[in-house]
Amino acid sequence: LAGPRIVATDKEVLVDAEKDHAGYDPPHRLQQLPSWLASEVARRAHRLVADAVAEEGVRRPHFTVLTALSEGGAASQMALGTRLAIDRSDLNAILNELEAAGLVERVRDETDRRRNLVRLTPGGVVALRRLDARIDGAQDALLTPLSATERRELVRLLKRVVEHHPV
Amino acid sequence: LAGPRIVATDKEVLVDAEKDHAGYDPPHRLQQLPSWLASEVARRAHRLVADAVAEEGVRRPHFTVLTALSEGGAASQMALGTRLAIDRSDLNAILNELEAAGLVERVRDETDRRRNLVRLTPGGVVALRRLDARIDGAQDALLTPLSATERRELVRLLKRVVEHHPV
DNA sequence: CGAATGTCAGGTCGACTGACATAG
DNA sequence: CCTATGTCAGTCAACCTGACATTC
Repeated sequence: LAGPRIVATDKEVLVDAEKDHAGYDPPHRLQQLPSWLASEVARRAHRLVADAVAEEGVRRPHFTVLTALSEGGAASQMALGTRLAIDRSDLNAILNELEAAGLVERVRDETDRRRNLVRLTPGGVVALRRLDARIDGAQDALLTPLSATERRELVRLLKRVVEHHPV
Repeated sequence: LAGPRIVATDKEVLVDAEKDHAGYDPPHRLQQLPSWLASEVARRAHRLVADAVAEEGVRRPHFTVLTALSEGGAASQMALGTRLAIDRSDLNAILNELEAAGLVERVRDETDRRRNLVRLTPGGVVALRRLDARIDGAQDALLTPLSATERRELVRLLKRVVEHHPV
């Protein structure tokens, strides 16, 4: 009997005896679909980012909210939600957790007593600084295969797509 | 009293009386984060694609599986799962639905009776053709703001990132 | 009064984990 | 005996819907 035949592919050398469990190898059709590629990249990005922020005890949307507060200052929950396209309901849960962790505080807006003004605490500022470092590390890990120019180009193109689709 | 002051921004003209509910306006920090941009694009893509395939009565992963079967021929569930990086458990549920809809069929692999060989039915082939058209429409909607060259470049960059991160 | 805000309950979808029976 | 495969139950995060009390 002839031994298992070795066949060369573009990515690796594999055994062809039974072409089973050949590993991750998505259909070419999908590999050319922007929507599929975006989802796959987002999947990788999510894993990296989630792991990164988990080391500070929060999840991804918490980082998003902290960043918005840091950049835009105190805001009502409604304003925060529309700025970030996060649902009122989810945002409320996120703020509960951030408040319990002492990273933000809610104070009643006396000019409109329906509203809570949400703002960073000093602890929140410190936590965000640590988060920022970890987030930057995750970006690097995600974009390893791209040159600096390619990274800028990717960001430019993605930003255009995001800006074109309101909410 | 002076009337509400009009102030010009880079995207629109808005009233500054109360700078509340100014609409979707994510922090600049996030707008430069590749991971955040990828997630936002994936969010848009998911909405468009989910709506598109829903008109044929399926969800996104169903399309993925049908495509893999069409391109790679019949395969065991395990092989399908690893090729697409879909969990065995989830894939099983997807196949149950596809089989109930008559788009795929499972036959016992007699050379290894632990395995099911999954293959497209004629109905599945037809359904996939209709899905393909809708999917292409969704890509167009997603990439409206980009030129043909930019679309190719975006696909190239995303593909590189995906290929670099195994599973 | 109607509209906006925050809050709560619940529901779906996708990603993932662990257990288990059957077959290799 | 140990592993691989398919199946089932259940968790979790993100996203979304609807209802409700308070305040404007």
